[in-house]
Amino acid sequence: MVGIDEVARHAGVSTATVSRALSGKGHVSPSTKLKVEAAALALGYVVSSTASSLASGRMKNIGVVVPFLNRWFFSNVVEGAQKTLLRHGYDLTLYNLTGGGEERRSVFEHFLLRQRVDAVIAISLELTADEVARLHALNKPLVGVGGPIPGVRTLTIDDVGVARLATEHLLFLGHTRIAHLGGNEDVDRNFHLSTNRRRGYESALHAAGVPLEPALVVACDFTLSGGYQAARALLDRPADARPTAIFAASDEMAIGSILAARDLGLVIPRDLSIIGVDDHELADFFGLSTIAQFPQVQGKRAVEILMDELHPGVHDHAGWNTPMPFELITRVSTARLVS
Amino acid sequence: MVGIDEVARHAGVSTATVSRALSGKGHVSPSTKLKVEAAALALGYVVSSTASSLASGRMKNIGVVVPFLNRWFFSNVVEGAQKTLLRHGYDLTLYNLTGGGEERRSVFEHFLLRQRVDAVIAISLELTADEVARLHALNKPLVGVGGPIPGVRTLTIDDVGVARLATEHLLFLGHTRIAHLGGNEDVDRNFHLSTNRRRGYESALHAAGVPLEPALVVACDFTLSGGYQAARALLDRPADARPTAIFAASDEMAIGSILAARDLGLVIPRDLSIIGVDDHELADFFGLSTIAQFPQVQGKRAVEILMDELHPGVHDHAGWNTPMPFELITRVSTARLVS
DNA sequence: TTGAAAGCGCTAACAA
DNA sequence: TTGTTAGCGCTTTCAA
Repeated sequence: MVGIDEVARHAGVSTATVSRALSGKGHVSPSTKLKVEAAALALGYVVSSTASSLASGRMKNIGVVVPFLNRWFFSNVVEGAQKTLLRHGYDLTLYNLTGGGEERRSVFEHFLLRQRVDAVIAISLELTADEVARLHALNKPLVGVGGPIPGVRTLTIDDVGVARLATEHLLFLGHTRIAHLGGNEDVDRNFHLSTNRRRGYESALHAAGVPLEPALVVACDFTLSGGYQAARALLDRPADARPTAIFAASDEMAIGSILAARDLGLVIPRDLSIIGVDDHELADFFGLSTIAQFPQVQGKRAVEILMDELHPGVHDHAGWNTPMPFELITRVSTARLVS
Repeated sequence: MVGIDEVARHAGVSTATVSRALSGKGHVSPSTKLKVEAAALALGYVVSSTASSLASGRMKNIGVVVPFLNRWFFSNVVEGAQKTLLRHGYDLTLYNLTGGGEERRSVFEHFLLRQRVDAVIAISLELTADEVARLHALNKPLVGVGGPIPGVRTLTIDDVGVARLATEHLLFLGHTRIAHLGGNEDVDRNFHLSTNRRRGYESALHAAGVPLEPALVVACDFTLSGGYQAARALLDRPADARPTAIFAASDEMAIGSILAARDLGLVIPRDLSIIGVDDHELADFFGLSTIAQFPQVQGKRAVEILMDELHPGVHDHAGWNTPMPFELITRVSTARLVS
């Protein structure tokens, strides 16, 4: 293991100068900087991150806390965050907070707090006030993605707006019997996501003067299977008692609906228009119209915010406070109502 | 930040004893151990991982290198590894090696080698001989998951065996016109996975005395869409020219085949049996028979191997050299051939 | 079984 | 702009 003093000797300078030259902090003359870099390269020197961290207090490491990894949204946020961190010279340490209670406390105590991370990104995870307070006390920046954490800056799309946009798209196409598949309040621990999307749906209907039909609002799992079952029940009735369109709160549910409609002999979009939310990778295959959100961008943005906080005035991610983007993507699952 | 000396004072012992008591290494009398633990708890002491690492040379951190994260297999392996590492008191640092060339070198130089990890798990990633050699030179244990890396212990299911089992299942049901959807050699950079599965298919046919029909072996993307297109082309012909069964090398492809068959008006399993590989989360919904593999178990096993190597004789994961398990799961997509 | 003390390899005052 | 030097907080010989 070649150390800093070896490089210093090789370059004919002090270790301090090597440190400054290689880290970019502090003033070093261009010529010595070159010498040092050459020496480091020649010797194959790389700083010991532990020694550096111990001396400086910086870990160059961000903790990312997720409830799951094997879901479209989470893995994409993580991927976006990882790529961005790499560019900033940071590592990403992953913590799975699937289990509750003890496991969760353990993660907090022995990992996050063990000075292993400079900051934390919490993805769709409701941190307790205590957990937030402890991070705060340790002066660890924290940013949430995918759902509001009380008292913490959180990146999320405007769920109400997303739902309104989707519903407006259907209204615009002439639909008025529009069903909504979403979570119920019970399942709404995911940050009122489902509640907000239902609200957006209701608000769009209301604005259009379309009366809300409670029977057309169905709670179900946010999965393909959940969407299938809900849609199947909703659609298995005579044409005049059926909705002409469905707004599903996620693409997976929407795809489930498509499959249910097919099984009932309905043709999309002739007999039924369907729109989802996400722009999941399967959406394209199924020709699903959807409101795209961009989880990789959300992960990236979260990192940029933290970098701003960790290195004030260095990176200029001006406007990071902008809301997260979303966008209507029309494919072939929605069409003008003919009647 | 409460440090070790504060705990030492509180417990009336030396810092050395605190270190020993808390780490479990070295002999400490039960009574002092209790005292120390009480003091640490009372003060809310947690070791500084950097100081500990610098002094001991151990990072308590494993690097996991993946090509993607948003794919069923990868995210599940990572999740399995993470949970297991947590239990061993280790962190998991995630490296995405999506990009090639420069980005890849950068990861290796500045992250993996910067003494940040004690060992590396490479998931379905072909490391170059040079990369392997450098890790070896640094004495970093390395284990692969999901595909053989030359000269490195790698956990993987027996792809030939898996394919043979799937094919035998179809043969057992009386099928002889069995098509195979898999990768072609071009796409076979994923460790001959597709080649091996094709070989298993061929070997099962051969053993059953069923002649191989090259026209029934179709190369395609390992995706739902790839499977759909391939199956569509394969099935769009008169019944007597059609295969009666398909063995797809992945569940996603198999599900694509199911959808293609449906679109062509075929009824599964009456007109066509389909079997996949993986036991992907969607397999159940589609009633897909499959050969299940267990990526979480593979991640877990990889960690156990590394722990054995890092702490010889401490953990007894006897038999970690056993092959990775797989298992036939019959659902409703396969049935006896009636003719 | 315990304590004293010498590092681990680097960074950041401070001084020159 | 560069060098000197005192830590960063812990682990681990070595000695008792």
